[in-house]
Amino acid sequence: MSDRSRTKYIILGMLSIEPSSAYDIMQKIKSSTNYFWSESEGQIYPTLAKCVRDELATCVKDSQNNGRLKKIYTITTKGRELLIEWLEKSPQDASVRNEFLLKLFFARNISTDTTILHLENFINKRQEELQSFKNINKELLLNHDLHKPFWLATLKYGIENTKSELEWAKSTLKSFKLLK
Amino acid sequence: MSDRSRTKYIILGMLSIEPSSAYDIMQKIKSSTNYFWSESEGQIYPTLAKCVRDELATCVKDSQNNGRLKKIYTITTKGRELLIEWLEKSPQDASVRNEFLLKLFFARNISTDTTILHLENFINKRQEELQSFKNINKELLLNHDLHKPFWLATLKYGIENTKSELEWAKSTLKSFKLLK
DNA sequence: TCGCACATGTAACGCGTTACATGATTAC
DNA sequence: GTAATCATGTAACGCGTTACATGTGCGA
Repeated sequence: MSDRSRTKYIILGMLSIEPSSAYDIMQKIKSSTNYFWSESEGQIYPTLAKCVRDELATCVKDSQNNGRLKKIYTITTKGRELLIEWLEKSPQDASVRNEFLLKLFFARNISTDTTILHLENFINKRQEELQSFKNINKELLLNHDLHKPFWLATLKYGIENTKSELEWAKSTLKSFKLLK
Repeated sequence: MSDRSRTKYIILGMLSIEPSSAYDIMQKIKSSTNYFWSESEGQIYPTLAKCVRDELATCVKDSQNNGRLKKIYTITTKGRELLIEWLEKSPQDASVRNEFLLKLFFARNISTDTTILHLENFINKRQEELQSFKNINKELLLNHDLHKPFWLATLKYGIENTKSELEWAKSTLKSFKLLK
């Protein structure tokens, strides 16, 4: 596996918490890291298979799952070592592709009304997002394992960031309405 | 060209401001949109060539550039129409890959000292970034063309976001130092 | 004369998304 | 019955990065 693939690290990270299936990992990503790191199905399944080939994880078939096939993956010592090595390295800069801001940057080419509409949609989405963060926060506060301070910290990042986006969007919306 | 390629839209957007060379476009991206949309050389040159083939832009060779070869690209009516059509469509959600947050999420696996180091580096980077935003802001305030309100708005987004990241990081750093 | 900024590109590689394909169980 | 969720995967496609290759002009 190429060293560039960061998909394997989120997989190893999730497996370092507890043994899981590919489906479990996808669910966990969607419910916990999605706002700063997402993955697609078509990436998780082949990368998990590769982790097994590279002896970073092992796989057992679980048949006690109501007859449903479920493959449970467990991290190996080698996998844990590789994960730790990566975690300790200085993180790369975040890569962002924010289509909303790009469209705003070139918005001189379209009507102010359309831009206002996009801003209003943005505000609505951020408000929904903030609500879902608050729900996750409630659940997380009940959790008491050793991951808690780290999960709270990343979640707080999401909350603060979304709040800041909301304030910016509201003030920007106001200024564009005056522009008309 | 596939409709999925968003590289062509940032190119058309930059050309909608003024005719430019590939090199110019790269410089503009680096100095103005890089914090929410970046592109690499290996993407700009072939996509520009494709824009010419698809009649979204035209190209003339500039020989008045001290003997240096420089190809100046100009957006066509078709290109401008395609750009506007895209700008008006509701923007897709931003995709983010924040390695720093991902490492923090799994930081239970490493020492608190290493995490503290990563946080301190993060704070330093954000402080530098904030300073460079402020310099761009100064320049932008002197500018008086029709793009100004949009460029100020995206820049303000960057500034507010970075400020929020800084506050979060400082408070998180404090809490991890207490944890030790 | 040495290095940096200007200026153009190509090649290799594989990452990552999207769409497709399949099928069981559960809740309404 | 039927839709949603659970659960597994593959195939196609091309996007996007990284590294390479080449050369000029300018300032220290």
